[in-house]
Amino acid sequence: MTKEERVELAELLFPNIKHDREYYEAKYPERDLPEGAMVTRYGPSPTGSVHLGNLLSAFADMVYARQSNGSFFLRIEDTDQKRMVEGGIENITTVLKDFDILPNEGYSFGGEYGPYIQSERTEIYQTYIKDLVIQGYAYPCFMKEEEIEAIRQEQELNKTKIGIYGVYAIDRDLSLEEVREKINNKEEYVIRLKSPGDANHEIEVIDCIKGKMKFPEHNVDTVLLKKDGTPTYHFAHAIDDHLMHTTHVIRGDEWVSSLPLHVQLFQLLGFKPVRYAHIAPITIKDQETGNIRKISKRKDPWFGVKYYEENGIPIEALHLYLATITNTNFEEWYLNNPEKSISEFEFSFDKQAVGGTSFDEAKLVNLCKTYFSRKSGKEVYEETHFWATKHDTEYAKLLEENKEDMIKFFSIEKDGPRPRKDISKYSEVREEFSYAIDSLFEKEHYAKNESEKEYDTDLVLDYVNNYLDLNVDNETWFNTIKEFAVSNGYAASPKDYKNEPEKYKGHVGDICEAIRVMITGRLKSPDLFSIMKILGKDRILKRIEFYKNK
RNA sequence: GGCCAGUUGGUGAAGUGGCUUAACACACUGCCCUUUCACGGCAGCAUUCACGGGUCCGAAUCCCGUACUCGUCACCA
Repeated sequence: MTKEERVELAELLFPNIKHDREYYEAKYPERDLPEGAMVTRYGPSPTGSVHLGNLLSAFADMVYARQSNGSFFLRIEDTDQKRMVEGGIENITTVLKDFDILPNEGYSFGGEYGPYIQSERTEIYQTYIKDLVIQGYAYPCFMKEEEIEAIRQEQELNKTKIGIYGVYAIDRDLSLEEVREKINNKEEYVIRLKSPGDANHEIEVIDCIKGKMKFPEHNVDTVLLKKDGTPTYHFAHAIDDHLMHTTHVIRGDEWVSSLPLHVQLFQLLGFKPVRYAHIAPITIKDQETGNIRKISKRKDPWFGVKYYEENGIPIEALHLYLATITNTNFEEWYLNNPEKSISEFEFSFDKQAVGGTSFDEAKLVNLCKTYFSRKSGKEVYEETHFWATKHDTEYAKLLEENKEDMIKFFSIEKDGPRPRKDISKYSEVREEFSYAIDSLFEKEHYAKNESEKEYDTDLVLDYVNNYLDLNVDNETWFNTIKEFAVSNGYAASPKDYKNEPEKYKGHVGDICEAIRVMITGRLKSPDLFSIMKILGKDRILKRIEFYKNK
C-alpha cells in the first residue's frame, strides 16, 4: 500500500478521529520536576479484590516517587469491560486510603494528565493508532477465532513459535479495496501491530531491578486495538505512560516477557523510552507439595487485603513489612534506627530482591509485636478502640466503659526500655486482657482457667486480707510478700528453694502464681502487683471468692 | 515445547572474585536475669551456598551443562 492508500485506510477505519498526535503532545507537556524525580504509577484493573501483591507494588510506587520529589499517580486500567466487577473501582481507592498508600495524583485524586481511567481515553488511543496505520505499522485484521485457533494448533504440532506473525499474518497485506469490501460486509476486525522485528536479532533491555536482559526481537503482530475499539494493555501502556510522563514503570514481573513488545511499541511510536522495574512476585513454599508457588487468595488468607483489616494488623506494621520486602537492607536499618520513620529510609532498586520474595508470616507478626510494644498505653487504647468500633462493637463499648482502667492496664511495663511484646493484632487485645474487665473475666475467661493445679485459697485470702497494701511501691510490696512466704514455710527466693527443696513447701513464686491464677485466670500476665493495684482490694477478693466457689 | 528469570541453615534472607572458617533477623535449644510470662544478655544452630564440569593462585560470587522452580507465550491485565 502506498502512503496515500494508508491515509485513506486510516480515514476509513477511524472516520471520527479529528485530532492528531500533536494535539495531545501539546496538551500533556513535559512535567516540571526536579532532576532525578521519579514519576510512578499504580495501574490496577477493577476486576476483583486487592491483594498483598498489589499493595506491595503500590507501596514501591509511593516510596520511590516520594523520596525523589516526583509524582505517584493512580490510573484505572479498565479496558476489559467483560471482567469489570461491580464496585471494583471504588474498592481500589478505599483500600489505598485504608492502607495509607496514597497517590498524590490520579483517578479521584486530581491532576493535569487525566483522564486517569482508560475507558475515557478511547479517542486518544485511536488517534495514535490511526497514525500508526498511516505509517504502515498497524493494520486491520479480520481473522476469525477459529482460524487463529487452527494456526495455533498447527504451530504447536510443528513446535514453532506460537502467534500471528510472518506467513501466519494473512491480513497483513490486504489491499485497500479488500479492506473496504470486508468493512462494507460488516466483518469484524481488530487492529494489529505490523511488527518490523526479526526474531533472529537480539535486543537488550536494562531493568532497574533485574539488570541486563537479552531477548529475541519482537516479531508478532500483537493485537493493539480490540474488536470493540478499546486498546489492549500493551498499547494503552505505551500511550498512557508516554502522555502521563511516567519515568519508572514499576510492575509485577509477569510483564517481563512482554518487554520486547513494549520496547518496540515505544520505538515505533517515537516515544522516549521509560525505565522498567519488575518486582518479583510474593511466593510461598507450599506445605503439601514443597514447591514454591505464588500466594493464592484461597489457600493463604493473609494474601487478601481484608485479612489485615479484620484481624486488626496495624497499617504501620504492614508498611514496615512491605518495606522489608521492598529493600533487603531495610530490616537491619530499622533495627538500628528504631526511632526513625520509613520515609527517612532511602529505597533503592539495587536493594530489591531479584528472585521471588517469600512471605514470612512470623516476621510480620514480630514486626507487629514490636510496633505495639512501642506504643503508649493510651495509644494502644485509642487504636484498639477504633478498630473495635468497626469489628467488635461489644468490646468497643466495654472499652469505653472501662477507659481509665484499660489505659492503666495497657500501660503496665511500658515505662522501661524493655517493653513487653505480647500483642500482635488489635483482635488479640480482648483475649489478652480479658482479666481487665470484670464482666468479660467472669463470663469468658474465668471458665477456662489455664492452670490444672489447685491452689490454696485460704492462704491467698489470708495474704490479701492481712498483708496486702496497695499503696506501696513495687519493691516494698515484693519484700512483704517474701516475708509472708517465709512465715508460711515457703522460700523467699527460687534459689533458696532450689538449694534445699526439702526445707520448704515451695517458694515465693508459687504464691504469686496462686494469686495470679485466681485474679487473672492465667499462668502468665504482666506485672502482678500493677494488676492488683488497678483492680483494688474489693475486686481482688471478689475474684478469689469466685475461684473458691467454682 | 519456545523464551525469561531464579535455586544460600528450620524460616525470611545478606552476599556482585580474596576482608566469608557465609552477615542480620525470625524460629528453635541451653544458660543467665527473674514473682509468672515476656523483655534483655550470653551461647548453640549451613565445614558450606541445587547438582556436575570448567576458568582462576583463589569461586556462593564468572563460564558451560543438568535438574528443579517461577513467569510468559489471549481481542486478560
